This record gives sequence, C-alpha cells and structure tokens, in this order.
Amino acid sequence: MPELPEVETIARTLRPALVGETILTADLRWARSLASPSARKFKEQIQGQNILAVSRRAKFLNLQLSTLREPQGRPFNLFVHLRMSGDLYIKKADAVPEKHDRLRLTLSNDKLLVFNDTRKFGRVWLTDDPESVIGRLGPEPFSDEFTPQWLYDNLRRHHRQLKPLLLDQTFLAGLGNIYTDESLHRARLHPLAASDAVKLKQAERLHEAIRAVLAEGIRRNGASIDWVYRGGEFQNFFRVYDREGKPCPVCRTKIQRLVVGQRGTHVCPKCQKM
DNA sequence: ATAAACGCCTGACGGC
DNA sequence: TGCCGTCAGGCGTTTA
Repeated sequence: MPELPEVETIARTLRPALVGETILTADLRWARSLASPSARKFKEQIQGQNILAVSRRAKFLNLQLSTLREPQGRPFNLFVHLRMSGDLYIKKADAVPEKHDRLRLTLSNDKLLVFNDTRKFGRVWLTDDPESVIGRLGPEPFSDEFTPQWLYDNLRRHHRQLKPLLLDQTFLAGLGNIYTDESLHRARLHPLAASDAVKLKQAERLHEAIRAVLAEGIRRNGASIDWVYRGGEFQNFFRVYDREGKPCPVCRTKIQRLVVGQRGTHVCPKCQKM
C-alpha cells in the first residue's frame, strides 16, 4: 500500500491522537506480524510505554517511547512497516476486532491503536536499537543530503536500471512503485535507462521531479487505490501510473505498461526515450 | 555487482 | 454461479 506520502499522511494523522498516550496492553492476533522481539518480550516491554513522538523514516512509522521502568537503559522505539496492505488507525477501546486486525494496542483514554493488514506482509519491531531496523536506508528525499549533485554522483556509482535503483531503499528512502513511475515521467527518463548513463541535466530534472511528485502526494494526503481508501486524493492526479492506454497528459500519446524488476511500470513512449 | 525468480498473503477483477 | 489466471502501493532470500 503505502509509500512515503501515504506513511507521512498517517504519521501526521496519528500524531495528535497518540502523543502523550500510554500503551497499556498488546493483543497480537497474527504472530508473524511481529518481526522482533518474541511475543512474550514484546507484551512485557510495550506495557506502560509512553508515546513521546510519532515520526516517519522512509516508509517506516516510528513511535518514540519512554518509560519510568529503565531510566538508565536506552528508550524503546516501535517501528511499523505497512508493506502492501497495512494500515494503522485509532479506534475506541471497545471496538470489535476486524478480520485483518493483526495487532491491537490499548491506550489510556479508552483508545486503541490498530494495525490492520490484509495480506500479512507488514511488520512491527520494538527495539532499543533503531539502527538495527532503519540503519541501512538511503537519504530522505527532503533532506539536505539529497541534492542534484548527490543524485548524479550516486546514480553514476552504480550500473543499474534506473527504476529498480530508485526503488532500492538503501539507495534513496521512500519511493515505491507509484511515485517512481510518476517521477520518471516528470523527469522524462526511461525506467530501463542505465543509471551510469544519466547526464547531470537529467539528474537535476529527476531530483526536481522526485521532490515535486512526493510533495504533491503529501499535499493530497497520499493515494488511495485498490480496496484501501484512507481519504487521500492523489490517485486522481496520476499522470502515468495505472493509466495504460490513456493519453499522456503532456503529449497525448497512449501510456504503455511494461514490467521492470517484476513491477508493473508505466511510461509515455514519446516523452520517455531510452 | 546486478538482476531475475520466487516466496510471503489475501482479495478483486475479467474471461470463460 | 463458479473456476481460473492475473494483478496489486513491498521486500527478503536464493539463484544465475
């Protein structure tokens, strides 16, 4: 389901409802949704944790926690990765569990934080070592580190197809299938182009495109596709993604669908030459 | 180092 | 109606 803009939207929505709350109990309804630690340790360690902050890194949601129990130890972090079909929302404490609820955390004030995930690909981590979860990620697209020159230098450091490299979270954090297709179209670059053949001018265009497309996604509260609808509207503004056979908004040529790195890929054959 | 194939899961959709 | 293949916002492992 979610890429950077969708996760950012969820973080912004949950933040005011969660910060200041205390986690009372955990109801783990699908064991494999928990990446680490063991279910026993998780239930023991999560209990009584105060939520200090709600943030996002790449496609991970991060709840920064604190407890009075181990003031000398490192604070815990709860990470959630929604993968393809995960969602995270607040309910009332007495809400009946839904079919695909995988983890339910009861909070103070009769609230419940629910991790619902139809396809069971999503994962949750509770750890006092954040680097073990998010340590290998590339830069955030909106960070100062991510500059046109950085993108140019690092594209040329690899000999990869452009799209799979952009999807690689250790290269750049946060892009997924939708925003990669949209960014490449906006930059007029072909997804199969070799990363080390990209010129400086093209890297500059791609840098601008990535930021512009992600910013629009965030501004429209993300995209809601398939059966998952969370209120985002970016799906109504796709230029190429899921628009096979429809006209390119720039030149009216029919959008083509191809497969790149086992992912459905959408290009305008006229705007995006190899 | 790169890339393809496959696994993990459930559900929607189109064709017959 | 049902059955079947295909596809889906992700990513880790295995294999070439």
